[in-house]
Formats: sequence, structure tokens, C-alpha cells
Amino acid sequence: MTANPSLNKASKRRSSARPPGISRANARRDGDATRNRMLDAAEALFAAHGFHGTSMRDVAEAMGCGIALVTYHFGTKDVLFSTVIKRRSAYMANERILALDAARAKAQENPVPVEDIVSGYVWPFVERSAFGGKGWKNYTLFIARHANSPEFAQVIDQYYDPVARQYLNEFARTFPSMPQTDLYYAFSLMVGGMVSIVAEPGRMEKLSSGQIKASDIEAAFQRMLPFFSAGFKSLVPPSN
Amino acid sequence: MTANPSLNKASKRRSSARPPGISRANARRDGDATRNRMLDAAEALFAAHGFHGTSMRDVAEAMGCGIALVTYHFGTKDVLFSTVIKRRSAYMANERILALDAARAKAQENPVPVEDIVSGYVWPFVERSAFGGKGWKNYTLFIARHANSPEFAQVIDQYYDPVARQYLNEFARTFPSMPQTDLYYAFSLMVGGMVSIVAEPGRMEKLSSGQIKASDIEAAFQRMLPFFSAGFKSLVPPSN
DNA sequence: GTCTATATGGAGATAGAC
DNA sequence: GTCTATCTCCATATAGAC
Repeated sequence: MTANPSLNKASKRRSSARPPGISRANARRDGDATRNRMLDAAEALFAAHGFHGTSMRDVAEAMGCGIALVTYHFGTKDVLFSTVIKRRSAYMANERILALDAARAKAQENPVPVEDIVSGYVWPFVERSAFGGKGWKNYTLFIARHANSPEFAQVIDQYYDPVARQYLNEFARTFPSMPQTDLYYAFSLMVGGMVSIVAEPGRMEKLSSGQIKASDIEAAFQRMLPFFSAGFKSLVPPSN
Repeated sequence: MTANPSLNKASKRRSSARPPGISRANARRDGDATRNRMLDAAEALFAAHGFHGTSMRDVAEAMGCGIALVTYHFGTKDVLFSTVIKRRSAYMANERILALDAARAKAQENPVPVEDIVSGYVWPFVERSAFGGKGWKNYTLFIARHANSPEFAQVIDQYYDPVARQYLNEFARTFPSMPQTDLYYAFSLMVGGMVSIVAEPGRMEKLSSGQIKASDIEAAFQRMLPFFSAGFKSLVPPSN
């Protein structure tokens, strides 16, 4: 539930760090730290305005540097975009796998309860959105914004499909009588609902005339868990 | 289930139509027909590449005309965008209201079954996506693509909120013991799932290794209906 | 690793002829 | 109602100095 170790290595000094005693502190700065700040800026801008609504200039301006530095570090806008996903997807994949392993261990020989499978997939996303700080919040908005666009979903799925397949397999073990197609539909409805509810905190507030606190995403999870679990169960064919 | 009467008025001649016997058939064409073809082109392009990924030039090129004609008819890109929504939202709103009225009449004094409320809201969207032809298909993709982006959702909601509120009220009558907030969460999960499943037909095919026919969106509805209905019921507080 | 300068093309919007 | 021409600005990406 804490920061991913694999993310921390990005803040370590590289072997090509400048020798001590160099006066131009701003000139030769640490490249990895710069790249990370650039990813933060791009992540926030992509989340707020989308891929096509964000320019390399916008990223450079948010960084307080020239555009050339952005292309120096990432080459093209597409690489910058996919690197934003790559940076955080490993952590989420890991959390989801850990949750699945724990659920399996708890269930022992029995089928894993659907609530535990749903929770294992949904909670890491919701938890990071609510408690992961500004960076993770931007990232979940980023994902929500691009998830329904095939051109971007293709890039996103590249990082999320392997874990999604493991979860689909676990759902299949819990619901052995359910057709594969129904499992895919249910899984898709779950993911679509999950990302949409994280997408726009202010939206539900408007519909509900301010009854929902935008920051209270954790409360949303307490509804998603029974909602999705019951949804899965509803597709179990009647056993004659 | 047929075309909305309010859409047909767009194809009527305006009083400023050209007098009979004019030779330049291509020059002074019918403005409303042109506007509609332009909306078709913009709708398809916005659906495929999003607002920021589509240029006025793209729309003009798809039309086979100059850019000036697009700005002549719609002024700005924002107006073109919102007009795309406006053109079809009235039909959908009407279908949903008719379905709600029918469900109420069927239930008489009793609470309307949750399945009928869910169906009344979801079916018109799914039905148009599957059977409404290329224009409606593009429109549902258009909605799915922009639904999770606050800047666009604001424009979309402007046309959909009134009917959404009526449905929320009906859900509240069916589930009188359910807190309002839970109703909003459930409604949001339903809408998020609905649009995401229509968003990318090819996506589930990939996850399912081709077991789902992309065109078979109606089959998706048969899963959505029990899934969402069970989801709503799962949030009913236990009655002591 | 970071900068300035630039190459090349596309963006939204308007003017005014027909 | 439609066209050509154009204004002004911004896009991505690169070259080369420091």
C-alpha cells in the first residue's frame, strides 16, 4: 500500500552524475529527476486536457524549460504518453497480483469469493486515486479520460491485459458454470464503472446537489464492491 | 423507435430557399441538408479522434468543401461539437421518457420494477448503437469517448441531466430505503458501464480471443440488464 | 543536460468575390 | 450558400552552441 520500490529507483543518482563542486547548479541537473518531474507535468496535463489537447509546449512551460528538453528526454509525444502509463502500471499490477494471491491463500481449496476478486482488482485503483497523492490522482484521471478511446486504450491495455487475464481466470474458477462471454461482459462493466466513477468527482456532486464529497472516493468503493459482486452473481445461469 | 420528428425539420426547406430555375445546381445548395451532412462528418471524426484530435480542416475535407463553409454554418468548433450532441439527444430523451411512462403504467400503483427502470434508460442507447445505422453508431462512440472528460461531460450533461434526474427519482421510489447517495453511485456505475461497453467493440473481442461478435451489442444488453439491476438491489440496506 | 534558434507544417477564424 | 485567399498563431521536431 506504500510507494512502489520500482518507482524509487528513478530518483537514484545515475553513475553519470556530476562530480562534486560544480558551480552551475541549474545547468547539469540530474536527468532522472528531471524526467520524473516531466512525467508529473505531462500526467497532469494529459489528465486535464487529453493527449491531443496537450502540447509539448504545454509540458515544457509547466516544467519551466524549453521544448527541446522534452524531446531530448522522450523523443516524441507518443513515447511521453506511454511512459506516463508505464511508470505507474507496474505498481498497480503488483498490488493486484498480491491481492489475488492473498485471496487465494485465504480461500485455500475453495473457490475465491467473488467479493475478494472484485476487491483485489478495484481497490488498488480506488486506493491510489484517494490516498496516493496528487500524482496518482492525476494518473487515475488520465486513465479514465483515455480508457474509452480505442487509440489510447490500445496503449493502456498493453500494460494492463496480463493482470486482467489472471483475474478473468479467477472469476472463471469461482463461476465455473458461467459462459466465458458473460465473464468478459461483467468484467468490462466493472472496469467501465470503476474508471468512470473516479473520472469526475464533481459530477456526482452536481447530480446529487452536493451530497457527495468529491474527496470521498473511498466511500464509492463501499458501493462498488457489492454492486459489482452482485452483478457477477446475477449472470450465473440457473442450476436445474 | 423511428426517427425523431424534431430531427426532420432540419431537412425542410427554409423560406430563403432559392427560386426555381437557377442553373448553378452546385452553388446555392440547400443549407440545412449541408449542415446535416456536416454534422455527420463531424460526428464520425469526433468519435474516431476526439474533439482535439479533429480539425475544422478535417471536417471540411470529409465534406469535400473549404473550411470557410464550416465556419459559415457553425461559427466555431465548439458550436459544431455541441450541435452534434443537440441533434440526437432529443430523440434519446424522448425514448427514455416514453419507456419510463410505459413502465409506470404497467406497474400501476406499485413501485416500478428496477429492471424496467434500468431497461428504460439503457436500452435506447444500446438499441441506437446496434440498430440506428452508421450515424447513431458514431454518436454512441462519440459519447463514450468524451463522457469521462469533465470539459466535454459538462456539455453532454447539459442535454442529458433532465432525464437522468427523472430516472433517479424513479429509482428512489422503487428503493425508498436506499440513501440518495447510494442511488447516485449506482446510477453513475450504470452509465459508466453502459457507455464503456459500447465504446470499443473490438476490445472485448481481444480479451475474449474473438468469442464476442463486435456487432452483437444487443447481446451485451442482455447482460447489462441483470448486472445493473442486481447492482442496485445490492445497495438496499438490510431491513431489520 | 540544457539552452536558443529554426525548419516545416497545421491550427482556427475571417474577408470578400461570385 | 459556397468559394479562394489570407491572417495570425501554434504544432512537432531538429540543429547546434554551451
